Amino acid sequence: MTVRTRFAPSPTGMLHIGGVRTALFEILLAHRHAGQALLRIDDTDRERLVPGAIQALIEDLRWVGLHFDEGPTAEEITKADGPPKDGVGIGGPLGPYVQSLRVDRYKEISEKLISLGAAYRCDCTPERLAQEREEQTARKEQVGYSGYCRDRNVNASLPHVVRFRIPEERQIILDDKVKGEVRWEKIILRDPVLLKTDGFPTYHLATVVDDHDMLISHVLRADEWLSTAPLHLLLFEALGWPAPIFGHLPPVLGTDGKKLSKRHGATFLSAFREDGYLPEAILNFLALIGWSPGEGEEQEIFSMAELTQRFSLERVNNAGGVFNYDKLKWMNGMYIRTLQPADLAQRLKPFLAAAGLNVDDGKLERITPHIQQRLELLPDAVPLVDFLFKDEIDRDMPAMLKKGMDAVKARELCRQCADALAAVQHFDESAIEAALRLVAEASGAQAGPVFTVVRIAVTGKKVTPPLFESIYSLGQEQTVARLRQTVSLLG
RNA sequence: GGCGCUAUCGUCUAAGGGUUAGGACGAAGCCCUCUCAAGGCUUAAAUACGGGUUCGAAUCCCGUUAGCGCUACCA
Repeated sequence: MTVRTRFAPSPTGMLHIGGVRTALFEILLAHRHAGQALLRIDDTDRERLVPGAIQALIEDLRWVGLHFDEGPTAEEITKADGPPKDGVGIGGPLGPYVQSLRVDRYKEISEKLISLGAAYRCDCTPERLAQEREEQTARKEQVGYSGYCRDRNVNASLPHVVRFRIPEERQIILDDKVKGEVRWEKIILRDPVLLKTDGFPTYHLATVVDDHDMLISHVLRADEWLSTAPLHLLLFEALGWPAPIFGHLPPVLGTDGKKLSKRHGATFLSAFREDGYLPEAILNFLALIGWSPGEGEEQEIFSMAELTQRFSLERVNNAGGVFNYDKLKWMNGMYIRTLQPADLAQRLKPFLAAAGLNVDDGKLERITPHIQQRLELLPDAVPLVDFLFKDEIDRDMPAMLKKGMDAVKARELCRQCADALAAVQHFDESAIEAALRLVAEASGAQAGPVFTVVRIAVTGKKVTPPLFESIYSLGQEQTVARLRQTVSLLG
């Protein structure tokens, strides 16, 4: 059997980080078994539809490095949400992959269900339903549709919905690949709506039809769908279609144990991008919420290739997991350290520019290897390198004149260092170090305090990348100028 | 309320009847060191509770408690 999975987000807003994990698992599972993962747009809720959301969804997925084997074509995206920015879609043999473009198919199946006696038309008004619910609540009954229209043979020409006839006394057993066996002795769902008055299907109908039509073998989805799984099973059964294998994924939680939301921090993928997280780190981190390699494995850093090779549904946890921002940051730092310096420099540039810095490629290239182990997030680079890209710097003089260092001594040190550095022939890290150490030694002071003076004189602050490398990156001329400027400042 | 899911350090998790209950993040300390980091070493920190089953339970079963989800013409 070919393993085929699908990620079916709703274009009702930005892509949530929990959704990213679902998408990750879909891709991991499919590719683990040399199958296909597809992207399907679930835009059946016309009221909550957000213009531009499909575009954003696809862009986010692409940025984070989640690539699907089948999905909406550029034409399909255009029809549903306007032309894609880069004009590129995904495509595939079983489209369209946008549900609003498949309404005829849902209509056809719902008619089939009606003729089979498994579904019926219902013209109950929202008011009537509300009243029913009120009465049920008052009588402390189970709330839900009464089944009033079950045998009324509502005329198809009237505005109506189509409801599924939930069979009485049916026991349902779901062999969930994550949760294990789940049983329902009786079904509490009360004749749910399949097709809405506006002609669009509800999730239940659309997902069953599409999963069948698109030859989906494994349905991986959030935990919250578990309660409605019996309906889907019943639907497959009524249609005489084999049901796919299900796996209900545990939720991604906030620190308080509730579903991750804005209150806890960034939740949309785009926010993580803006905060300076690396796609590689995000994916790796997400994989470890709800999944682990097991077998005593202690490795935690996994590439997509490794994850693909190791992933299995059996190792997916069934308890929810808290999204730990601290650990993500740590992991992001780990990934930043493995980047080629040139690559890192490129990723840094947008953030430096956003901070208003006029980036000089040569300087950035020289300093990058030295800030690499000092970053957790990309924007962390800003305060570390901004001294390189400013004409004028503010100096933290109080920090310079601490622990027995007075203005007179500091002034003399700066003067001597300026002279020494100005005299250096081959201006590189080791020559700079030699020159500065010589000055420090001659002054009779400890090297540390001397370097602090120079550090602040040249960069303005007490925390910087390593001194000699910072000076080398800045260049001889500017360094000497800044030292002399400090001399006059102290005079 | 009903139905369902879940329960190991603060957090992510390992250990699928027999371990001093392991690792990672975070925290603390030490080493290294021109600041800050990175790195190395070390420490504190957990089987929700109660019953069974068993020679033996974190692990299997039942119950309790707690948390979460669903209970829409939303997904």
